[in-house]
Parts: sequence; structure tokens; C-alpha cells
Amino acid sequence: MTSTPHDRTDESLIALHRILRATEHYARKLAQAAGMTPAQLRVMQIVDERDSATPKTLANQMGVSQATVTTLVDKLVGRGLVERVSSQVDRRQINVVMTAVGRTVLAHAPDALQQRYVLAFAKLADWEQAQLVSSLERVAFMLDAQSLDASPVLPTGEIWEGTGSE
Amino acid sequence: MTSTPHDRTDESLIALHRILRATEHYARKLAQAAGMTPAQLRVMQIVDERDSATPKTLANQMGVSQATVTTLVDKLVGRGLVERVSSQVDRRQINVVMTAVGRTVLAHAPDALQQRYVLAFAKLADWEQAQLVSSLERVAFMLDAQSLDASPVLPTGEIWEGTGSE
DNA sequence: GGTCGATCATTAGATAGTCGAAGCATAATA
DNA sequence: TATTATGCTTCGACTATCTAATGATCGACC
Repeated sequence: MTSTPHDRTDESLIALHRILRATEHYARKLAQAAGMTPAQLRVMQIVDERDSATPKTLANQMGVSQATVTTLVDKLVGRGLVERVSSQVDRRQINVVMTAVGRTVLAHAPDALQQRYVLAFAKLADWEQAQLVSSLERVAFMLDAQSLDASPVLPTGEIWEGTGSE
Repeated sequence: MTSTPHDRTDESLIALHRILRATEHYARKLAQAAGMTPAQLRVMQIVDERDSATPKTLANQMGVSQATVTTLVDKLVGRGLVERVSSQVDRRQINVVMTAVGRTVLAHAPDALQQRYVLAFAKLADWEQAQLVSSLERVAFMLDAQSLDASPVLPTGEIWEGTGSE
């Protein structure tokens, strides 16, 4: 009855599955609560993180096409949540930036999933936290080590050196 | 340099984020490779796991409405991948079951993400596997403890008491 | 046994996300 | 200056998703 390696694989996959479903499920609810769709919320979050982002960046980050980003940004602009600002350095580029309204809306749509998770995480003992982080990073690495195609615009070494290895 | 609790929280969230993105990204690719969309693939997988599933079950499991499931199943039936079989015990119910073709297609669309993950997982030392499983289960629990979504129709009590306010 | 409310599935109509291909403006380069 | 490359948008089509309404069946009660 001691779990064989195969049991463990299954167990980890099941846990992973639960994680994914819980998250996906919440993404929907939260987006609704914030009055926008999951995809739109993701645009907002990315823009907010970086202060500004080009459609190209957003497309890469989100794993969708530029065309899709255009329509998403259209919707958000329509509601006054973000703005398009032409870049000064390269006028082909557009920077998507948050408006004051957008920031407010985003702030008022706190991520309940994260909230709960953060609380639970904070309650863990120090060594437990360390172990969790280490495990999660390991899994993340095992999963996306090869999917670095999210960076089609990095022909030269850069940036990933620190992250990809381990 | 010693990481504060807050650092750790961030780190874990970032790792979680990477996990989610890698998976989501792959779901798309794999579904494409299998000649169907992610949502359709999910239906196939669930049906395959349980041997048969009613639209109701699928809707709950996937976190979408029954109407959505109907259209998804329509597509799959149209391609001969699954069949609708009326239940004998309750003739309101429909069982969705795989066809031989469906099983073949599903089998030929091996989940490359899982494949790679499984391989990497298998290479880990015993204690590492154990730790990973334990960590993942812990995270899964922290995330979905409250979202026991098998109960999407809960007019009573509300569940959200803790989350909704604020 | 027949009627009524509840449950399961589908249909209908609407909105959103997604893509590929084509078009347009701007930058980089020869 | 002319040519090529890049970044974004537009266009047309398809899929996913929802809510509301409909049809079929079950369960319970008189």
C-alpha cells in the first residue's frame, strides 16, 4: 500500500487539476464581479503591472494574437478603463495605459482567490512556506520549460537567463 | 536577503501564475492538434474518465451552463466523436458516451504537457516526489476549499458571505 | 390514475473571444 | 529615395458562453 511512483504521479496530476479548475472557475466569477470578462480583466492586470504595454506585449503575455488584443482593448477603451497613447519613440507602437477610472475599478475588484490564498499562505509556518514555494517553482519549471515560445521577440540571449535555468 | 513572508507569498503566486499560463497555453495547442477546441477536448476527457456523463454532470464539472454543454456536445456528435444515449432509468437524462472514433482521436492526442511533466516527475527522487505531491495538494486545498463547485445551484446560505462584501 | 410542480435537456437569440488574412502607417535600411 | 520589415487595426468567420423560453419526463399528492 505504500504509494508507488506511479501513484504519486497521478496524485500530483490530480492536485494540479484541482488547482487549475479552482483558478479558472474563479477567474470567471471575479471578472463578472468586476463587470468585465476574464480576458479583459487579464489585459487590465497586465497593463497595471507594467504601467503600460503595447498590444504586441499583451499578445505575447496572454498567448493570443494581436488581432484579439485589439478587440479587447477596444472594449476597455469604450468603457474608459484604459487609453491608447502613441509612443513617442516609435510611432508605430501604441501604449495601452490605465485611466484613473480603470485603476479604481481594478482596485475595487480585489482578487478574492488570491486574497484567500494569501491569507492561508500567511498562516503557514516558515518552513512550510519555503517548501511550498520551492515545490511550485519546480512544477512551474517542469511545465513551461519548453514553452518559452511566449518570447518570440528575443533572438538574442537576454532576460531569460536568470529564469529559465534553475 | 532573507526572504520575508511577503516575498514568499509573491514568489508562490508568481510560480502559480506560471503554472497556469503554461497549462492554458498548452490546452490551446493540444486541442488544436487534436482538431478540436479546448472546451470540446475537456468534454471528451471527462466523458472518457467516467465512461459516460450527463450534460448536467458535464456542466457542473466544467463550471459552465447546460446550454453551453449542449452546443459542445452537438459539435462532437457532428464529428462522430461522442454519442447521445437516452438513459433507461430516467428518460429525461441523456448519457454522453464515447464512440470508437472518439476514443481513437483522444488516444492519438496525447497530452504533451502531461507527457513532459510525467517524465520530469519520474526523474525526481522519491522524497522529492512525496514533497511535491504534498505541496500541490496543500495549494489545491487552499485554493478550492471554498469553491466546492459541485454545488453551482445554492440558493440557500450563499457561501459567499466571506467574499462578497468589501 | 390524473394533475401539478420540479428537473433535465434543448432551442433561440445575443454578446464576447478568437483567429487568419489583408490593409495601413511608420521605421530601418540599402 | 525606394524597399523591406514591423506594429497595429480592420474584416469576415467561427466558437464559447449566457439567459430565457420550450418540451419532455419524473415524483408526489389527491
